[in-house]
Amino acid sequence: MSEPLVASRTALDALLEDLEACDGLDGMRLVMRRLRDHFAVRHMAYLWLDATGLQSACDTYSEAWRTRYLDHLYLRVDPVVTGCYQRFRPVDWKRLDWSSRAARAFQADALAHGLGSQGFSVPIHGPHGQFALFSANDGRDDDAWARFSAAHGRDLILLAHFLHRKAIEIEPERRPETGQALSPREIDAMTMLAMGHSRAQVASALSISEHTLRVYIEGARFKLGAMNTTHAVARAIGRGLIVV
Amino acid sequence: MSEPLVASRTALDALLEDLEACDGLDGMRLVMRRLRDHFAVRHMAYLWLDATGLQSACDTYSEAWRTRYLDHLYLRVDPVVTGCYQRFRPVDWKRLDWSSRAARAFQADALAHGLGSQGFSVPIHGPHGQFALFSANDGRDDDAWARFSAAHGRDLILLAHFLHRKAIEIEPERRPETGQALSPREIDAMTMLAMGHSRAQVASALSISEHTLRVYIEGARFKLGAMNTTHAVARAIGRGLIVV
DNA sequence: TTCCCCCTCCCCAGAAATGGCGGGGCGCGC
DNA sequence: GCGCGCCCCGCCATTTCTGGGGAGGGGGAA
Repeated sequence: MSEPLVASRTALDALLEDLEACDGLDGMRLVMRRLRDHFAVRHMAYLWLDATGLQSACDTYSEAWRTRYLDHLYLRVDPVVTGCYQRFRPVDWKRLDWSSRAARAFQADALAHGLGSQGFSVPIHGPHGQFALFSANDGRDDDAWARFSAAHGRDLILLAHFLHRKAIEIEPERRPETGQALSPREIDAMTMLAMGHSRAQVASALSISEHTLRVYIEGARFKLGAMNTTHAVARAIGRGLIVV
Repeated sequence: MSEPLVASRTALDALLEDLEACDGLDGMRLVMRRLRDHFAVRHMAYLWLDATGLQSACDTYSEAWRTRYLDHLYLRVDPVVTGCYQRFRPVDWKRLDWSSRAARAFQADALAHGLGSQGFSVPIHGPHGQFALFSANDGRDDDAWARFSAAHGRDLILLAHFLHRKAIEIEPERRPETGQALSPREIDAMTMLAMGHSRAQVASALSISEHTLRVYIEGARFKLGAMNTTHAVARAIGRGLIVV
């Protein structure tokens, strides 16, 4: 069989240790090239996404494809991105929805820029809705690709975890800000507001006057440095003070 | 040395395959006990959390501790839960914040119910703000526990991934969070509202009339099944549709 | 082409949230 | 004892949001 054998425990260990020890984005890029060679695929990519777009990236794609991807806003089109966003399990690109016209145009463009038709992507979800993707890409046929996925799927999951860990370490401004803790009643209030209840409903559910409830809401707003109730709830969720 | 050796690739494989093949929550519980025996620790637990509390659980704790945990609302107190919620990396329980009075009382109660003082937890984040925890607990001393973590940390990460995958499969009613996507303008609106701006501010920032903005907010409210703006923002964050 | 969704704009009136003022009691730590 | 944070309650006026109508242009998908 022409595919590499199942990675030995020590080979994977060595890669993970290099990844943990490497320095900055440049170090990650170096490791990424080593990963590509180790797994003998055409491309490997780690992309950290964001509401505003690409937050940080580390891949073996050509510069031409990278700029084209950004210029054409392919982030909003690429079925790999849109498909993985709501998914937990890793996925083979064949199983995604390529039916829309934009997706097919994107696919043709990708092939024209040196990508292979096969792909395997691991979604990475973090706290505060963080989302990243780790993908392997190659041109081999369906059977060979299925064997590749079966052999290396678990290694890729582990690598995805450590890649994102490294990316978080590199972007310290993304780390959660420590805030003042809310009182139990304030947490109750924020939680019920986040569930969609009005102040009157929350007050009656907590068996307190609506004015008392206001005191809690204002207290939480102040502690969270929020402009209004919606802002306070958003911050409370974002800081993990309440769970939705 | 008294700790088990690094799990061989095939032993871990066997456990993962059993996990993938097992059936329902009972099957998971069986696998959990096998994991406990395999790693030779006192307890192992997988907890899937939720706004309303515990969504599904699978652990080797005593029934007494389980009910006590729920009755005393320890979910809101347990530093393992609150600490892991904002975290991506696995964490040793010693590194969490046990300084509050409630946390110390909780710790004493846990020890009294047969838990060991050492623990290692892997946070699991999924799409739509899903959050779960996979923990190992034991009573050995600091050095032995450090060796355990170093030897098995990666296996536990992989196991956490597959446990959550199984849990998602078992709870299909969790998925029909009919992930209706928001339009770009709706995302803009929700994002800016979550940042604390008033409708007037958002409208002027987006250079649209306040009435148009209202259409977006109402559209988002409808798609998210939300009662009001605050609810809609909370859901949008919870489902990972916007980033805070 | 037709349909559907997205984007944009407008009016009105009622409901809800906010800002500011006041009051009281309980338990904890310095 | 004193201060502080937490818990609870009242009334005022103002701002903001919400719910019901209405309109038109544009672009992608079947």
